[in-house]
Amino acid sequence: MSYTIKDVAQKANVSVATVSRILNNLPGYSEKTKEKVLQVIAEMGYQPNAIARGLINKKTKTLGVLLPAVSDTFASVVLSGIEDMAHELDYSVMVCNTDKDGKRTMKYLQALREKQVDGIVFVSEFFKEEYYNAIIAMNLPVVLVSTKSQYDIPFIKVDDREAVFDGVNYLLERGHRSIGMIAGTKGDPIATLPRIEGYKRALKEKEIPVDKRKIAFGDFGFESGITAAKELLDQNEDLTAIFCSSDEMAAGALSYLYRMSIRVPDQISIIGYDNTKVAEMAIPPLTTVGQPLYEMGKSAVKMLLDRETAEQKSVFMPHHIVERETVKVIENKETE
Amino acid sequence: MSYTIKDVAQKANVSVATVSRILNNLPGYSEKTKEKVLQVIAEMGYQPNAIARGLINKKTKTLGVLLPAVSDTFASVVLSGIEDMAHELDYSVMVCNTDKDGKRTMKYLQALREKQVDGIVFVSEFFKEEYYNAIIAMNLPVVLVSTKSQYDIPFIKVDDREAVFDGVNYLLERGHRSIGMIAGTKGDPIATLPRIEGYKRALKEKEIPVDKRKIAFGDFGFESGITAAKELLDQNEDLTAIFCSSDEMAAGALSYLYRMSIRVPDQISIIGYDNTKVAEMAIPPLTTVGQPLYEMGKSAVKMLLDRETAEQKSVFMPHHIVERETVKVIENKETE
DNA sequence: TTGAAAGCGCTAACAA
DNA sequence: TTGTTAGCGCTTTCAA
Repeated sequence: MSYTIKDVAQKANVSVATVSRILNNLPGYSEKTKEKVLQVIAEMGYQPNAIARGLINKKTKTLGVLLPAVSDTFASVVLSGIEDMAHELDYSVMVCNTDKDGKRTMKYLQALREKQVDGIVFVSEFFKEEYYNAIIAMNLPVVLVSTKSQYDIPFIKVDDREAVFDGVNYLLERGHRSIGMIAGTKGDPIATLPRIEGYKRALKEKEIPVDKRKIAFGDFGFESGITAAKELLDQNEDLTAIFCSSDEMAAGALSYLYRMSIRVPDQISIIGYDNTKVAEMAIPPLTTVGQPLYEMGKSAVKMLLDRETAEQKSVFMPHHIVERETVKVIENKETE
Repeated sequence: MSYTIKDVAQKANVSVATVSRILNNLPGYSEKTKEKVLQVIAEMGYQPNAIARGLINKKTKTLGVLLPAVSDTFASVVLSGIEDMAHELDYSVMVCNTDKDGKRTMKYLQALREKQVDGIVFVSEFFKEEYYNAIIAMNLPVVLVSTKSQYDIPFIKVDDREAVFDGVNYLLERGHRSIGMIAGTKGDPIATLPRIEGYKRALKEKEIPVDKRKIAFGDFGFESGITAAKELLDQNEDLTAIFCSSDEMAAGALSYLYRMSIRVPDQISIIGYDNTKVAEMAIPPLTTVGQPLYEMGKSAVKMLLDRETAEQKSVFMPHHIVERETVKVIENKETE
């Protein structure tokens, strides 16, 4: 058993109220008693019990974070930003691996509520109606990162449509005319549909017809990148570049091309999305559309904690193209 | 404001004690009142306050995890195992990014204590004396994962010496005689020294002299793998293989070799350590000494929570070589 | 400047 | 089978 505030009060010959005041920097004691109490505290190694505090304050100084998988390269960087900012502001974070499982997510939401977290950040997943209802019921601030919802919940994300538009345009500007796309999960209204729109719009602006066979779907993971790359290459003989909706899928594509002895970027150019560590480590180093993942995590926490004062609104974060070595410039534009 | 147990009791016309009993599956009420109360609870959407509970039980059903960085490929898989097992056992986990910073670690230790976590798992870092003292003072169960200490604290890890021995031996068996090593942080008594010993022992058993110039040091990260690979290649003309002390460093080596147009495994064989996702995604796919990272995380939680009953002892987890495509068999053993 | 005491939401001993 | 009540460790009136 640890010491309690009572023990400290006794030993210092003051009341618990006084100790509490000193602990919380409230006015109401002489410099002398303060010194005395502080000394006793140091001697005993007393640490206040945050649970007891939380019961009164109705604040636990802890946040809940829900994400599809902590070991996900993408989510873990966001988490890292969340964690850093939380630490800066003296908050702790509880991580919840939803595994993309609705039932598991609901269980976590309940646990977070029971444990009285002060806010929730929800990363990169589709935000279901039942989550919304649960969160409304708990009356807690929430912010969405890298996803959004039909409800009035603030989010922080990149403008996917614009980001992909820019990425495809980057390819276009370098002379590519036959560009494939490895998109995300089919039908995903957050991370797939808008990106496909961005892709289409970029082509249309250059008056290049959109060809369905040039779009393959994956699930953002490495393996699916391999499969999708194969599909694309089998169906299109003239492809000079592929836009991939995640760095991991790009890595998968790279892997497939390596196996097929197709040289990147000489024969095929590849561009990824996210700018995670896998882009850096890829061979060759992957050119990609970067999202400020770490910053997004940080901002989410700031926004969450600000919400108690000023009502915050959603924000779109800037994306930018990180040039590395997987995109080649095609010179002979005459063929067009 | 949410409802409290009192509200439920009032509305159901029973005492709070009865509601509490029902909530905790304790004996002492009729089936009829149970039904009634359960119905009222459902109607109100009442959720117990875990903070109030924790104050009495002295159990918060939450664990603290300290790790160097959540975005680390290695640590995040361990975290994932921890999280899954914790969830299975109805615990929550608080993550603490120590950033390898002693001061930050101490701050976290204090926060975890104040928040009354039921146990701590400490991942993959050097366990300093001050941490030990702090933890002793809090009187909390701790388990170390992928690290160990001079103190009597249970750990879960792979036997590094054996693992590296096996890895180097794997190379030896395939005819390699001039093998370089990219080791971890110089002087690290946990993850570097024993591994170098394993490397040396393997060579000695084959009566191959150990050459200092064949050992380079890194920091387990990608960039350092690049630098170390360059160093090794510059200093040794005859190298046919490199053992790397992490997959990330192996990826760095791969990257350097690619840039130098040295073919893997035709000209140089590479073997990594950890078997993280980067090994899978490498080009070519990386042969590596695998650690059961996810399982280690799971076991750590099990061990931590068992400690309240049976006193658990440290365990060495099995390692195994994952064969992929970066090691070539050298036929002409005559040259030896 | 200080202390006594109520109470946060809950559990558990004791009584009925 | 049920209720009353005393705390858990702390903050916060209110009174001195």
